[in-house]
Amino acid sequence: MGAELNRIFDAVAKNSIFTNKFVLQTSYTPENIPYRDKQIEQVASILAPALRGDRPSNLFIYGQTGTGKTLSAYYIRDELMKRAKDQSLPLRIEYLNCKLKKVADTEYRILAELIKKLGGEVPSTGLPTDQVYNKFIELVEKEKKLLIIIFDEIDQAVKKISDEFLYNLTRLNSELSQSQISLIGISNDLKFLDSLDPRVRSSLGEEELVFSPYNAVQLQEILRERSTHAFKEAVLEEGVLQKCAAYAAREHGDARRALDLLRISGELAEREGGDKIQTRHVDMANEKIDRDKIIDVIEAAPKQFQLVLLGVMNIHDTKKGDRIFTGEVYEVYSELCQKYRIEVLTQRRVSDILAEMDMLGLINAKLVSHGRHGRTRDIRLSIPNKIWNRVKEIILNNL
DNA sequence: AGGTATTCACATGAAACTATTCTCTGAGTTAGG
DNA sequence: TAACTCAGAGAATAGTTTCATGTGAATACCTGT
Repeated sequence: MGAELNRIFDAVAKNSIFTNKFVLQTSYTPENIPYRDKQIEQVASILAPALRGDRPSNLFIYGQTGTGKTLSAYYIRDELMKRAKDQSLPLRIEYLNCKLKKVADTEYRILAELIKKLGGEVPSTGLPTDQVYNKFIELVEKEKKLLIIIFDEIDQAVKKISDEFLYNLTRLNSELSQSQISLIGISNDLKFLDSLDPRVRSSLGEEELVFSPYNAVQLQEILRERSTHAFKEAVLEEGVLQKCAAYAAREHGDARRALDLLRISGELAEREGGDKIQTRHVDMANEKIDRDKIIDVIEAAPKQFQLVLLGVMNIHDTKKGDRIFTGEVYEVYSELCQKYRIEVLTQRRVSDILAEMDMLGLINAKLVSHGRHGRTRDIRLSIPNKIWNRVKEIILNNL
C-alpha cells in the first residue's frame, strides 16, 4: 500500500507531462479565440453604441455548450471596459450565470446577486421581492451609468421562474432616468426565444446571433494551440489530439469537452508515471468524464430520487433486457420505501423524478403507447454497468 | 373489410400545501446613570 | 434610558400532494357488403 502511494506521489511530483495545466482548464481565458472572429465582430458592432453613451440593443446569443459563447462574452466585456476606462465613459458590464444553483435560480436571487455586484446588500431571504426591485432600481439609478447585464444560460432561469422577470427588466428602462440597461441573453436552447412571451421576445431579441458548433478540424486546431502551452515537448503521441477532437465533435462540437478530455488524459498518463499521452488515455478519460458526471449527479440527488433509481436498477437486474415501465418502477420503489421505512411518494411525483432522470441522462425514457394497454415511459438504464456497484453503494450508504 | 368509439395507464399541468430558512419588529428585560 | 434578547409575523423556497385534464393506438363494437 505504502509503496503504491509512493509510486503515485513520485510519478506526479516528477511531473513529466504538464508545463502549465491551467491553460486547459475551463476557467482559462485565452488571448485570442479561434474561429469566432466573425461573431465577436458582430457583437462588438452591436454593443459599440455604448461607447457613444447610447443604449445598445438587447442581444440574444444562441449556441450549444462549448461553442465559445461565454468566452466571447468575457472577451468583449473586457475589451469594452478597457475602452470605457480609457475614455472614462459611464459604462458598466456585469456577467451573471443563471445556472448556478443557490446563486441565481430564482427571481429574488438574481436580483440579489445583481445588487451585490453593484455594491449593495440584501439578505438572502425574508424580504418581499418588490422591495428588492426597488433597491435594485435605486442602486442602478445612483450609478448613473449605462449598464449592460449578461445573463448566461438564461433559459435555465426562465424555466425555473417565469419570463416575467425578464419582462420586468426590459421595462425597467422606462423607470430609469439617470441610467439605462441593456440585456444580453445567452442560451443553448434555440427554441427558448420562441417559448417566451411575445413582448419579451421582441425586446430581448432586438438582435440575435448564433454561435455554430466547431467541427472536428477546428477543435483539433484549438487543442493544438493550447497544447503547446500546456504540455512539455513531445508528450503527445500521434493521434491523441485527433481523438479528443473526434470525441468532442460527436458531442455537438463541444470545445470544453475536448479540453477536458485532453487535460484528463494527461492527468491519467501522469498518474501512471508515463511521460507520454497515448490514445488509450483519451478513451479512459472519456469514460472517466462520463462516470464522474453520473456519480456526482447521484451523490447530490435527494434520497427519494436515489431510491427511485435503485428501484429501476433492481428491476433491471431481475428481468434482463425487458422493457421497464413507470408502473413497475413505482411498485418496486414503494416496496423499497417500506423496507427502509421511508415515506412513499405519489406516482405523480415519481413520474416527475423519472423525467428528471431522463434529463440527466441516468436513464433513457421514451414515451410509448401500448394502445389498449395505455401509455407509459419505456425506460432503459443508461448507467454503465462498470459503476453499478458504486452507485448502489452510494445509495445504500445514504440509507 | 372498413370505420368509429372506447379504454387503458399513464403523462402533463396547475394550484395548493408543508417544512424550513431567513429577516424584521416590537415587547419585555437588563444594566448603568 | 439605552442596549439587549427573544418570540412571533411575514416572505421565499424546495419538495411534494391534490385535483384535473390530456393522449396514442390496440382493441371492441358496428355497419353495410
